[in-house]
Amino acid sequence: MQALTISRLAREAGVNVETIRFYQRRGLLTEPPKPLGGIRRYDQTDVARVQFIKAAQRIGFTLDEIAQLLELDDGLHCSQARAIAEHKLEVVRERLVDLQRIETALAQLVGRCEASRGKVKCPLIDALQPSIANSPG
Amino acid sequence: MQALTISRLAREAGVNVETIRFYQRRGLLTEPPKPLGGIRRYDQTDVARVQFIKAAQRIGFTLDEIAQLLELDDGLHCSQARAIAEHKLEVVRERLVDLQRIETALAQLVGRCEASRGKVKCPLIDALQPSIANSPG
DNA sequence: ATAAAGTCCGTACCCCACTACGGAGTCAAG
DNA sequence: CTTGACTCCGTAGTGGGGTACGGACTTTAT
Repeated sequence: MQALTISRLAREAGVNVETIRFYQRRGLLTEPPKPLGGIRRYDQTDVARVQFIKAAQRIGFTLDEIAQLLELDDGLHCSQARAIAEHKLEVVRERLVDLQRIETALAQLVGRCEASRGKVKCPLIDALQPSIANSPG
Repeated sequence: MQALTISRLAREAGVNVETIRFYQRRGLLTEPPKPLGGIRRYDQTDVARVQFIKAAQRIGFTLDEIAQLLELDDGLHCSQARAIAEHKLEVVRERLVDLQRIETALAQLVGRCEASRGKVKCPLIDALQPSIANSPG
């Protein structure tokens, strides 16, 4: 348990101090107890937690959703946790599908771009259509 | 080319009218020419475009990024398009990895939760750590 | 001809996730 | 025991992505 100041915590997690404090207000991070007129100290688990928050955000979770995920991690009542987790899992899998479609479309675009210079009508927009039966134009 | 009003366009794309107008202001949609004191008309390609925007947003692209993607689709200079596409592809693949890690972690959590009721210290946070060599605690 | 519904366009407002600021307190070095 | 960097805490401001509103105009139905 190394003791980090808030600014070191922030630096190690790649955010700024204000963001740490903001997360504390939001309940995403608990403030460690303050030694009577002293300075709060943090450790590596806090760094991990902040990095988790940022990673979860990058893939599209809101702070409220992340709060839920973190509660799971904190070991809630198991049945509740499971229900939340299953719901998230569905959402995650849907996103995964979208993302894979985009990946395919982008990879194809790059490929075609290589093959045929000039006007490329790319498959990007098609890739994200919600399964409309597409008849050949 | 069916002729849709703005409100039908909005309904078919699953957004509201104000959002369409907002996208026009942002340059994500072009306003069709207005027949001299008349009403603008839209078609299915506009519906597709709006649906694309929403799908891309769900997986974490900003409107600015989406504007770039749409320019690709509109058939820009091929070399530029390719560069942008390749960059996006990298970003998408990183997100995909994060998302897959979360998926695994959530699935494991659900599984364990079934197996052992009680305090579950779940692998969620670990799943999103940026590859720190984790020694067994 | 007129009422109801819809369009057009500008401006104002809202929520989320920060980010900045400012004054008082704390700590570490000289 | 002062100086300078940092912490603490409250409150205010910012940028992204919309949403709401309101007055003038157009279209559709009767």
